[in-house]
Amino acid sequence: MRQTDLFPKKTLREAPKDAETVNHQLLVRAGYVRQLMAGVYTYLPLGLKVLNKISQIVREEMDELGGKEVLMPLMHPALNWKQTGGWDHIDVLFKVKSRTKKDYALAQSHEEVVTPLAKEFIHSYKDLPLSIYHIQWKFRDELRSKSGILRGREFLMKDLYSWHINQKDFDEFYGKAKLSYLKIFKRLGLTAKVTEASGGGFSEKISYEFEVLTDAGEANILFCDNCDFCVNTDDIDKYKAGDMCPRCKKDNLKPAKASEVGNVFDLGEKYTRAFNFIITNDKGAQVYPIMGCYGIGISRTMGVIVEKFHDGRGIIWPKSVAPFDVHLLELPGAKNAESVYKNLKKLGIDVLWDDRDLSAGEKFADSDLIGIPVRLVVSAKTGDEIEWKERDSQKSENLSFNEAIKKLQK
RNA sequence: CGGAGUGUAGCGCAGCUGGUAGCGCGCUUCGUUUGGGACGAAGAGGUCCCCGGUCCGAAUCCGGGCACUCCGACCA
Repeated sequence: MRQTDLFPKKTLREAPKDAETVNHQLLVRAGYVRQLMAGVYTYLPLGLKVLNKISQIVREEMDELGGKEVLMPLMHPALNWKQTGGWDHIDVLFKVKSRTKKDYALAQSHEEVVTPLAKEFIHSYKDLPLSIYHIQWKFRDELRSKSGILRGREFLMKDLYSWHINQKDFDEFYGKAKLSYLKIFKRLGLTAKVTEASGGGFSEKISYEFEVLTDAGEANILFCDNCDFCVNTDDIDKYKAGDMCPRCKKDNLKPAKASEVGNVFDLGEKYTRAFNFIITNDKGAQVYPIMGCYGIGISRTMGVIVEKFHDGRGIIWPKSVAPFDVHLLELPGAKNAESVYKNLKKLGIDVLWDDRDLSAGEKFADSDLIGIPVRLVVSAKTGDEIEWKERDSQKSENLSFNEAIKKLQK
């Protein structure tokens, strides 16, 4: 699209002083988000594009896993939350009262909605296994939200839920879900560590968190460089830094700060019991299905990516989640800007064309700030050629249009 | 919720021993520029977070709120 059609058209040279973390500063300056209040953000067109790109990658992998996509409500009747005890025990649950004095909860998670939903359709072991997911906002009444979009009171999350006839079938799916998660984070350009953690209020069993190393994160982990062992020390305190890795016994555990971008829980029969969700097994007996839940923080992941990939000039998006494939800068004297733009579009390349009447310096600065992976410059200097430069590289080269296309399609 | 800090133009800030507000960037107009956030000239833009008090007079002093940021607690 033309940058003169982008909202907003301009970036900020300085970040608002309340923005202290890198993701907050860069996302606001470059025009991806605006803060409405502590922990609550508006996603502007660029930010929404990134959110949608991340969502789409997650969606593809969830579909691959066999998940059925739905969209569940944000506002829930209090009854569902009273049925599981969450109404009284979950401190972060936002509660609202209608003018007729009825109680409602804002979606803090969706077990209370999805379990009765699944119960309506699953009556026999023949209906299992089943997994349902959606990508939807969550509300949590945190005492203190912080760190830009890393910890909001309102945030976008993918949550998948699965039901199984027995523990063996669950365990099999659980393993596949973990692999799917690793694939997702890899596609997003991140390295996530599968981390042992407590089940929280969900479960007595151990759960697994997917942690990305970053000082902006809140989790304290210990990990092994030799194998993939990793543990959340906020939850589990039987290890300490320097201990020999309990898995490979070849290296010492190292401490690090990390951000939890995903998690998977074995919920057992907790929710199926709470909703009296009983089915018939192959012996004709009445049993509770085994349930699991699997979350990925979409908006938090966007923040983590910015924390991991930036430099002094701005964001450096991985190709898979960048708001555009190419940033075409038109400098004074360029004759081929419009034809390059149109031809790129014709080939299905998503290009942001900086057609604004600004100095070269401002365009370069904005381009670095916004962080699109490939920058193409056309100017009086380049003539019929195009200057190619990648955001994460210092080098640039002049190419013909066809050479540039070839390079893009790689 | 405990501790610390900050609220003045769109953004960043100065003014705070009381006398009705200023700087940089941005914005508008004109001109000159044009490969790393250009230059000159002329302009526009303000409930000084809110409420109350003291005073002839409050951005400034006093009291009470609210909001945001950071540390902590919390984050089924």
